[in-house]
Amino acid sequence: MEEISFFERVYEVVKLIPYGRVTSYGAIARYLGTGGSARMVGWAMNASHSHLQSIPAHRVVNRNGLLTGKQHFDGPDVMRQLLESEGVLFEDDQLLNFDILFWDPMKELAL
DNA sequence: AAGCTGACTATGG
DNA sequence: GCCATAGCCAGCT
Repeated sequence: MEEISFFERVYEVVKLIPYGRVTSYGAIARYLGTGGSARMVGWAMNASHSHLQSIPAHRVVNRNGLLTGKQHFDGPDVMRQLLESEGVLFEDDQLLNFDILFWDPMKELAL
């Protein structure tokens, strides 16, 4: 009985991302078992507006640590600002220390 | 109901 | 190392 949609599963994972850490769309997709459908994760973020709670979508970046989804926030720099406020450093839109900050749900949650 | 869309990723040239 | 192509699949029109 799946009363929750795919989107809501994405939200659950995104909400579990620790402060100051990031993950990728593909990582979430794999954790949810949808394999290569990383697009759906991003698509879920796009629909996160319909979710009642606030989703820390700024902690989800693409596999390069690039802020590809920034245009979907209130402003083109909101996503970077949010992450910087969490102590994350950038070089333009490229996230620094991405390999260190990366939080893999499959690795962190699947115990 | 059938087709388009997309905040991705991997691969090949 | 950059550009083009293809696979992916759930939601929206």
